[in-house]
Amino acid sequence: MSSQANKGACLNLAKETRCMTCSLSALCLPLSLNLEDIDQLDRIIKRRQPLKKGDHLFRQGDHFDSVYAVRSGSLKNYIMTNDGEEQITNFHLPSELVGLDGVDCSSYPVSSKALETTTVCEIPYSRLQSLAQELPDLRNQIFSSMSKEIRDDKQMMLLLSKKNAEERVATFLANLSSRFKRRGYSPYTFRLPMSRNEIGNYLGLAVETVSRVFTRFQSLQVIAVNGKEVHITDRQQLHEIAGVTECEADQPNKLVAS
Amino acid sequence: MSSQANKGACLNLAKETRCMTCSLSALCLPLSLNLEDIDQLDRIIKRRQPLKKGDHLFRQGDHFDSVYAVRSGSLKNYIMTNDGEEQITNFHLPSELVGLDGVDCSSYPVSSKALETTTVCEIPYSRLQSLAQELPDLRNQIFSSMSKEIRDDKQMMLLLSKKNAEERVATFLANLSSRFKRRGYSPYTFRLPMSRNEIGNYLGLAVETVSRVFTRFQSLQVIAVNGKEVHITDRQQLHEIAGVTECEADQPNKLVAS
DNA sequence: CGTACATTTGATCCACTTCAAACTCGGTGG
DNA sequence: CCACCGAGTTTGAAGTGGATCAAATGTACG
Repeated sequence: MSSQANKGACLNLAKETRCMTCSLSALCLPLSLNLEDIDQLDRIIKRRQPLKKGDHLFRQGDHFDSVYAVRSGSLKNYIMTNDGEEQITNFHLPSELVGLDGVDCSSYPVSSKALETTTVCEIPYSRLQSLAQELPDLRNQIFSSMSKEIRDDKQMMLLLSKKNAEERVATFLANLSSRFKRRGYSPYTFRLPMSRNEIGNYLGLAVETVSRVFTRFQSLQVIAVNGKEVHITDRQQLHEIAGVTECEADQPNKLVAS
Repeated sequence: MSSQANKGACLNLAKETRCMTCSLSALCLPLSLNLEDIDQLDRIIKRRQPLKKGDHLFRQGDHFDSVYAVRSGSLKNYIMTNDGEEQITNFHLPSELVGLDGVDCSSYPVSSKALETTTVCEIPYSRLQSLAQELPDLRNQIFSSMSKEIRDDKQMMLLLSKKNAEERVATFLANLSSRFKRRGYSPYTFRLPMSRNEIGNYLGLAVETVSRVFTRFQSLQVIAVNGKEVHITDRQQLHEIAGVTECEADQPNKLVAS
């Protein structure tokens, strides 16, 4: 449960104190607020101590007061079924916003837990809200993130109700791949931050099924897996199995023009 | 395809020209904007000709320019799978907002089609956006609607990945029931605006399975069905099957305090 | 280095799908 | 007014993808 304390790299990131110079700003602030705006946003953001693996960022029912941007590491969001099982609703990688689904509640509707050592920026919502009034770009940015989440959720509903096991896993890997790519990492080789169990939970499949699909994909020469290390050998075919055309998969979140 | 033109009741509703006197305002504007604010919102809203059954309100890919509030009738939203099937992502009843998931796109990410003769209020987004800058309550109202949609989607993901056929159908009926109740109609007796096929599509089940569950529920004395007319005989048990406690089911969308 | 946990692999089972056919009902035209 | 039609719905029978159960192997960590 409780694991080793930290890593040098993460602590260094945590010391980063300005949005303007943050290497993730182009992702986390895609609307490119002007310098003055970024400066204002900067002042309301709190840096937090890194979370250790298994720590909660917040729990379902906690008082909602902040949204978060992941700086390093990764998180899983999940809700509880009435019989006590967890249902993972999302994984969050660096530069992604977490907690927006709490906005109209007094409490978070999901729990968020670190999959590994993780650092986040905390953005107190009350201050973000008043700032959003003054900065139209920032307001749109928030709308944008929320509506992207809604669109992603619809795709997830499609996956869960229409796709078979292979299509689900392929879609999952293709999606992770493009998220890594977007952050400037290789879309071909990456490390899964979550367990097979968590993948299965997220995709609505049993662990065994996930494992079997992984091995099937390996024998088809689509991927090569070694524990949590994944190498995508045949990206084209992966996308074909996922049932998505190449361009769709790599689309970053689009920005509103008007 | 093309069906009988209209009904008197719908046309009367369509003639309603003020948000302030609209019988749905308490639902569609739950934050109770003050009179002056409502007046401003009122000016930007366009009333539209009623949609006939099968008409599209908008299509996936259409240029995004407005969000809509349903006044009467009902809509289904759906996305297309890459092999041309439709996946229904939502049904919309009167007082509910439609189209918010398009906000950060230049085009709607889903299609929206009338299940019966339907009237809507059109709210041009560009004007809503500028109005939102002046009216914090309105802005929160929009955030609120979006984050409610996100939370509902998470619940749907849970349903699709963890619940069996009976739990899915029970959840669906209980949900419809509370939405009718919220609008002041009986939560016990109502008419399904969608076909069995559409229910199955939405719930990730085959038509035949939906039909079988309906008959099973009837023999259990939980519901009585006659075509599209549904009467809930044992609400308590329906909620038990759905795996939800009574209070959860009736919860209206919560409002942010801060 | 050993214990606990994660992953893989194999064998069996079952809830739901699929295929097939009967039935219902609203509409339509003779 | 009624026979007919077609879409929607129900019911039955058979098939299957993935779940579940069980056990072996691999791996991380104290």
